[in-house]
Amino acid sequence: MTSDSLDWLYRGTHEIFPHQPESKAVTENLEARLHSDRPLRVKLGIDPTGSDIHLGHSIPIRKLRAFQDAGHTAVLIIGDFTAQIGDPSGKSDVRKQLTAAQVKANAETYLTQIRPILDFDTPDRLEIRYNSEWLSHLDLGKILELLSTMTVGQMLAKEGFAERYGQGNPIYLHEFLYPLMQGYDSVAVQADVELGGTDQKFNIAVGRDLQRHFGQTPQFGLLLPILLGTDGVQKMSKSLDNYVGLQEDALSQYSKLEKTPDALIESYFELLTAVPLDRLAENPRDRQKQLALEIVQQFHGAEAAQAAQQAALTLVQGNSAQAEAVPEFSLEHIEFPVKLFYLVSAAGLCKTSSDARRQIQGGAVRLDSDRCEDPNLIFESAESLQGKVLRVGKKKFVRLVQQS
RNA sequence: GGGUCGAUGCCCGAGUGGUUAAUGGGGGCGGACUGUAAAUCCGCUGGCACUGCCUACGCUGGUUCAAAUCCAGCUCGGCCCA
Repeated sequence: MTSDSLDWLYRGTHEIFPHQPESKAVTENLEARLHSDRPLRVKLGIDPTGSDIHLGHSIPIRKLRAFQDAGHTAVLIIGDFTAQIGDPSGKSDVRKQLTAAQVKANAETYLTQIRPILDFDTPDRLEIRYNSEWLSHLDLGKILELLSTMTVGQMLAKEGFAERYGQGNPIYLHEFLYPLMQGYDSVAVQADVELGGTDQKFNIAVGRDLQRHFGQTPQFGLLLPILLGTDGVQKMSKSLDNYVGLQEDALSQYSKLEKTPDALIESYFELLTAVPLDRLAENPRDRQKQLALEIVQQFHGAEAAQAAQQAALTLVQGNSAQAEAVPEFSLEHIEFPVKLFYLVSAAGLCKTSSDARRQIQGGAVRLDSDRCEDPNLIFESAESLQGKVLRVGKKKFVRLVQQS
């Protein structure tokens, strides 16, 4: 076993614990455990708290896939039960609780979004479990047993809690239960390894304690970095709108990724692709394109990725009329004659008609390649607009058609 | 439960009776420049099918020709006391 053959394990990995490279013991050296006689059970838990997942979430999923490809079993835990409590990790507030129905709907969309990343087909490589399966049946006795394994001091040592407590913000008791429940998941599925972001260290460690408590061999923790968003400053998240969603269309993914800040490019390659890092394009601009192409490919296939690249190129050059991937907007519900500002807002290019007026006056709006600066410009008929591309700024555009 | 301070536009934060969606910063959007980026400079940043009309300064009511600004009650939050 050479370390070269384990590139897939270490690529992008922030930390593995426990980490005793000298030890031959399967409890302390993950490499040793990897080469034991049975496939390992590798756990990744995701809480279906929203409807979209983005590239940041894909990192541990990709690592899970790497384990699958190395012959191990991916145990994907859908936290349908824990999602209703909310993980306090990295949060400065209580997370709002979701209803069972919301959670169920979210879980379904998650699975379809994850499908391109994981190996769903090879037998025995994927196990999907819902943690309500065991968590919803815990009785009070069992819960007390879990609670008795940890002290308030240990809980308060967790960064989010310490901060909130220090600032006099409330911490509800049920939040203390979250790490214990996530940890109990590891017991329930008998995990050998648990994957997670660096903010998961505490919870994964609790899993180890609980496994030990219940007589199992404790799992390893494999921590992955938290991906920075396309703004290059804060972590990728939907609420900051600096994310690239897995189910976005190819063009939209491509156009976001091709302007990834230079400082982030290498880490994006490392965490989100399998491209060898010594094979990156020289020119920074080419790198951005290479990155965008690589990633879009994973979700939409090579052909669609190429098409997106072409479309992005033509759009930028202003030849929007020639671009293929421009969404269409039907004029059938528009009453003619129509003023430009209304058309822009009706087509969804601006949120409000007032905003549309401002954008037009600011020189952001083009019809094909002509800039239009009069919001009250009147169009008499749908025929006169047929096939033209209406555009606001560089990113938003539609092709006008008479009927859909 | 008592005292006290506070609640302003996406966020922070000025304003403390009188033209005007309300200073400033951040963020966002747009324009120029560029590598489609960053940095920089400039513009915009309540709503409406808009030469005008409507809604806005926690909520409700009041005083006034006139209120984000004064008064009363309420709701929520911080701090202090119990």
